[in-house]
Amino acid sequence: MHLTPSGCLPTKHAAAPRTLAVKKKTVRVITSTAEFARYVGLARTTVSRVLNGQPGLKAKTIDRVQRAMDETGFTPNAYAIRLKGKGTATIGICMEDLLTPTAVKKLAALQRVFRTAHYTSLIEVLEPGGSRQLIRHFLSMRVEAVVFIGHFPVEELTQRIAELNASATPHVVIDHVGIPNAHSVTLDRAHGMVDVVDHLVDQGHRTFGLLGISARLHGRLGRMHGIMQALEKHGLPFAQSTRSLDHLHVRENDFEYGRILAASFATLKDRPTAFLALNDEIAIGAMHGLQAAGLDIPGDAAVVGFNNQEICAMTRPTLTSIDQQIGETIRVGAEVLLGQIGQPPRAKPILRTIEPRLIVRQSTDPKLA
Amino acid sequence: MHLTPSGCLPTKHAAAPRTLAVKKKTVRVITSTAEFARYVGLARTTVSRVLNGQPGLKAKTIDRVQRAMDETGFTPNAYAIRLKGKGTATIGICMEDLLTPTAVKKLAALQRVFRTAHYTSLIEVLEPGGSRQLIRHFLSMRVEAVVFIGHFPVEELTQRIAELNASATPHVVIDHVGIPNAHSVTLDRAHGMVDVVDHLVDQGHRTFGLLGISARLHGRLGRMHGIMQALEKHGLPFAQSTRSLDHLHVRENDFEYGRILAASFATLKDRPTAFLALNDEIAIGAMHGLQAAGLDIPGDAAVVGFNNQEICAMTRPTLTSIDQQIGETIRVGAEVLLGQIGQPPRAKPILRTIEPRLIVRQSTDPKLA
DNA sequence: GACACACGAGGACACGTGTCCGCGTCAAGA
DNA sequence: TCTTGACGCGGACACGTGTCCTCGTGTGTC
Repeated sequence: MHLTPSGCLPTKHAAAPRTLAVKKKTVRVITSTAEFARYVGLARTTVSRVLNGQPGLKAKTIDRVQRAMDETGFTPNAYAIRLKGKGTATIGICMEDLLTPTAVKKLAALQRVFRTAHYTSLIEVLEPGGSRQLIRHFLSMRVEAVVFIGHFPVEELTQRIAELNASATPHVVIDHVGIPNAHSVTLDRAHGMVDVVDHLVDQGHRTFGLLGISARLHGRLGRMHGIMQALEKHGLPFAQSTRSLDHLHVRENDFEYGRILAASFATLKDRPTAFLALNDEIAIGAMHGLQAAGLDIPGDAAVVGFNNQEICAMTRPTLTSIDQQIGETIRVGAEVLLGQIGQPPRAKPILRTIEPRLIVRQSTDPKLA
Repeated sequence: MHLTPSGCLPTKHAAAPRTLAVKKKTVRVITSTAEFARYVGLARTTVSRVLNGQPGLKAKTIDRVQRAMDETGFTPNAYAIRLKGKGTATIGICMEDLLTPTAVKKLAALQRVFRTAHYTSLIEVLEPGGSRQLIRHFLSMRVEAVVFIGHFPVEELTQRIAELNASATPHVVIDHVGIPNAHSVTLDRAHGMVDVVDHLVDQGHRTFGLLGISARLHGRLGRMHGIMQALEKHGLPFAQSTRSLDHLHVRENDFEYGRILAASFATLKDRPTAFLALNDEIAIGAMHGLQAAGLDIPGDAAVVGFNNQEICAMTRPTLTSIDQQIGETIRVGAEVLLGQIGQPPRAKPILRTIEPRLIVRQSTDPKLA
């Protein structure tokens, strides 16, 4: 073989080589080890052994290959490698969307964990109704496990989990309610609400406005369960102590929803003195609504958010909120997931719960103002 | 071939089939078209033709395959398909991180565009110093193009762009400064600052505090250039009209940085009446700092942020800010990128600029309060 | 009953890789 | 000069797929 290192290499089929002209110079893009080996002047098998770090090779040979790789920018075809090899070292991450800050935070943390465990993350966003196709895509890419982050239609997700189980692909569902047969890590929202109510009762509050907290039963770990449990503990009857005006308005933009709900509450004679919001955005909107009605926070009304996002420290007054403990959630989630890989499938679903943490700020505590 | 549809299919090598026990029942995971074809009772080639929608097949046959796919959950191996086929229909997206909200917004928008164009996004986060390895990974996965979102070391990125060009892989760099030879879409920050200064001068302001806006020269599109240009237009000498205290504090948490910078400014006798912040977080911190010093916003001091994030509407007062026009940025970016695919490489880099938009709110306009 | 035709079977090759194995070559040491 | 390693060569097979081709078989029609 006589090769000119300056390019213009012969190919098996002389016709139609993949070339491209850059300023009169013809640059070949090497696409296979065979072609590359010809460039280096070694046998394909020898090059392959260098690339895979096999023993019994002279340092000079290894160096020669290394140098040629830098020169040509040759990269072995991952698809061929994965086709031949056993595992793909890939984990599929199915996201509801990339716009929910807390979900993206989980994604970021998870991606970091997988990376340090030498797994590649295959991140996909689920289009409505496309879950079946998405999971098929994951399986087609032979992912070694799948993570679900966000909220999905229960029935659809249940079906997907079944399919994953059928193909012996491990999975974990992060913080989703109502998927009984799935391995999952769930935030104990009930516990969080107990902490909130305890704190507010301690501050002298006896009546509570609920902002966007739906009465839908989310089971033992749901918010409602926690609120009821805590009120009962303090001897406060639920029906008399709580009030919701959710039915009066439509939830589109959370901030605006919170503002207008608060405005409605402000007109009530027997207005609650404390407000529990579904999330931080609604809570902040509510603060604006209450303040616009001339009420002082926390003097006239206390407000509590949920998620403890960065914004909570940026409002006036700063917002008491509940921290999801995302770091811990992801740590446990990864543990559950990686623990399944290479193991026989479990008959019973793994269920782990995470305890949230109440972060008290000015919106509920006058002493902090 | 005599097959029992209930499972337990024969394999080429009878030894060590990949099985898993689920409640006494043995479930086989079908991993190849050949195996699947045997299950269906058709030839492998026939199944392949069904899967690829080739003509000349009886409806009954197609249905038989479809049914069997639902039963077994069989998915063809994407790696084998990609190995054989021409293109991978994959685009690599290189992110600085997944924690910067504006960057993630761009990612989300880009992913949507690619999806509708039938491209799969391969999202990866760049670890410091790992850019070389990351691009090799992309090339190994035979991506058809690469997008960079975020801020990267200039020299490193320049090198990567060169490598991509060498392998004839299209690219686009979203909103990055100082990469002269890269195809890029850049926000015209200068233009944005001109709008801001015009607006503030219009409101009667003549002195400006700069919060975190570095004097590093970012060229014609940089913030500083715009500020100087606008001041000159209004006959205001830059040195006398602007003031920066960035050197007094260390920037760690943006909110806190803004707060403490504002606190320092508040002690000055000849305090500026308007403040321009590097981003919304710093601006909000500054508002807190100024308010804590007893100053009224916008009465005693005006504050302007950058990015126009959702938070801007949630502060008191609401924050005037500059919108990056992310939708437009991504639209143009995708256009630049997809336009390169399948075309011969360009000699000259494509440079597109995006005009930001000033969003005026209460923090600079007393009439809106 | 003979013929045409539609459809599926199955062999073959290619894609780019990892890996095994027998063989040739070259240099060092006896 | 002969022996002995060390090391690289190159053929072979496998991975799972798409696609082309030839051949057989079944079905329907006259």
